[in-house]
Amino acid sequence: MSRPKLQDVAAHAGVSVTTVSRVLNNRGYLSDDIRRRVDDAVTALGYRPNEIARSLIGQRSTLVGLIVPTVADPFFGELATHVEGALAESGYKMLLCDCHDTPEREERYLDLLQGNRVDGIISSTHNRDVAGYGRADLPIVAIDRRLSEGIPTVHSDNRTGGLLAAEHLISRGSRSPVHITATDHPGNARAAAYREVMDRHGLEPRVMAYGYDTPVDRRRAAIETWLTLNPADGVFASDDLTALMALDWARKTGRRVPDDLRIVGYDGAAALRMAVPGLTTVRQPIERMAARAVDLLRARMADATLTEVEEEPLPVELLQGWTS
Amino acid sequence: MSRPKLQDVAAHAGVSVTTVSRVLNNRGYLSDDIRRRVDDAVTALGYRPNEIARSLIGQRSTLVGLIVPTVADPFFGELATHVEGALAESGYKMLLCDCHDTPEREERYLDLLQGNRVDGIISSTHNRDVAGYGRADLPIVAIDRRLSEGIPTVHSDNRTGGLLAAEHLISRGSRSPVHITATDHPGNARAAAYREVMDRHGLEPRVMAYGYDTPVDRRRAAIETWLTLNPADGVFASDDLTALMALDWARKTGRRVPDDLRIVGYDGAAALRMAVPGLTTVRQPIERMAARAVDLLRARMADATLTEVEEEPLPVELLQGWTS
DNA sequence: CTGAAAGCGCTTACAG
DNA sequence: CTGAAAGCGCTTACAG
Repeated sequence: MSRPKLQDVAAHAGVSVTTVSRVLNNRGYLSDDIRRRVDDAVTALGYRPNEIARSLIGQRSTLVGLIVPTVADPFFGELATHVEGALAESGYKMLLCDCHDTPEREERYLDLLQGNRVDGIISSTHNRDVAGYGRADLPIVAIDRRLSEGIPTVHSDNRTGGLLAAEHLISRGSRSPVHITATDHPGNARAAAYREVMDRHGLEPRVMAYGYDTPVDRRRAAIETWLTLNPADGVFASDDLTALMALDWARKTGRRVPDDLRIVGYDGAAALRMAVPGLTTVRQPIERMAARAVDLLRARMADATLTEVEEEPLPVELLQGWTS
Repeated sequence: MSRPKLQDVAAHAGVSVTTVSRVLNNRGYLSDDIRRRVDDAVTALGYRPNEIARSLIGQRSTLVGLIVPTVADPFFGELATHVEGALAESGYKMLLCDCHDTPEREERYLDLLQGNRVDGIISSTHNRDVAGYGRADLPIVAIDRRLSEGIPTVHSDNRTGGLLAAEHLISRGSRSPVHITATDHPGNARAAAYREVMDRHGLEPRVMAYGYDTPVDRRRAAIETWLTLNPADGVFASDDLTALMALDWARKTGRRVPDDLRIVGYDGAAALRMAVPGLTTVRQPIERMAARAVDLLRARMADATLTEVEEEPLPVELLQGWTS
């Protein structure tokens, strides 16, 4: 026999489907006898309610979509873990939409999620100008990115992170630290903070932007070329992987770290901290960001009229290792 | 107006719901005129079919559950990315079940997935003895782990990986390499291969097992203590993160790598290769493993009677860096 | 305290 | 070529 349904349980227990449904959902008054008979039938048949049917009736799927560039990146992997954990605690399941670092998929996923009637979406990608978000009429929360009017963004304190990193490099004796980042657009608070600190110290800011869509090996090559052609005694990278590229370049070219080159990364994902505990980095509170995003989303799923969008940034922290 | 449904489209186009459904699914003969009217109504209303209702009818959800220890681990993050990608290509969505490294959740997820009527499950966890898998009557594929009778397992060539690593260490001059692994049970093909090589060379095998459930900092402490008390001139770690712990210990205690201590890891996840390209490691074909798992699952979803379980192991590869 | 009936949003034989 | 009706597996007013 294939999967038993409510009807089978009802037949087995000798009651109506209504009654079985009531026992299952613990709704209304049921005699102990009935309750027991239904429970017995459920275990005898190995019955499990069809959540799809329930979703259709309840007009909610208890499903949330998470859109990320790729969970192969330790930062987003850690973010996904914590988003999933917070959702599970609240009784939600998570559909993982991994864009594989290609922007085109994002729009498609946005559509797919709505077709699947997810109750909400959490999105954290690099891509700008994905239209869909503005048109979607379901609760959405962004992490570290402005998606559209009216969509709240959870983020950590990028300005303070940038200030901490730049000041730290200078305090460790760097006089010509470079900032390496993906894109140097106006909204980049870390780059702005770096420039602010450099100005304050009367130093010349230099920002090297490699571009988000650059393949990893091309990024490495670009960074190595830049460092070779442009003397620098410090690197403030906007993510840990990039910082580690600089570290590897230093080893290959015989630079001493931190004496010749001080290196500071960004993010502080646990896996990378475990791999290279010596890297100085600015740690983002990834778990708190995930929890905050889920909280915000839950609030909006419960009350669609919520509109405040401004979020207090979450605190970051500089962790010093031997690279600086 | 809330989400439009088929009825609304039908009314807008002046046809029956049957006809709209036909146009949407491109089924049967439709006049061009009707087709156009329906298409117009769909765009005018911004209609998107409710996939939940479709699932209920079709008796398939096009949903697959992926169970992993945690995607915060770069190996499983990369695995999850590729599983998701392969599933998406075949029109499946993926529910991510992240066990957060705690075994109890696995059984619960197994239940939850069945309640949600996923079409299949791919599981890759460390836990042994999770009952549910044997009882579940839906297609399941395991990655790198025997789950239960009749469930096929995709794995890479652990024996060859172990042989490669051990032989490599010895060829690089190591005479007392230790194997560090999570658990040293009989089915551990990498440990067995290590012992085989050591025997062949007349060397004394030593296996240090730290236990899966050991918290990361305790693992690090245990490894450092072991290395400090037991002289070794080589380390073959069963995963890259553990290998990097040995590398960090060497740096802290002034050992030269590879002269005093040769280090070989295992897995070769891209993120970690990017972070520490110099680490010698045995690379598992993560993407191929994911693709194979999805292929196997699709075959079983299409034909539930499939039973062959033996899978040819996928090839591994030794990547040499400066740590050996 | 329990059941018959309607309905969630679709698809699919079956008629016409 | 198009439509009325039944049904996917549940829940929930509404009766009794």
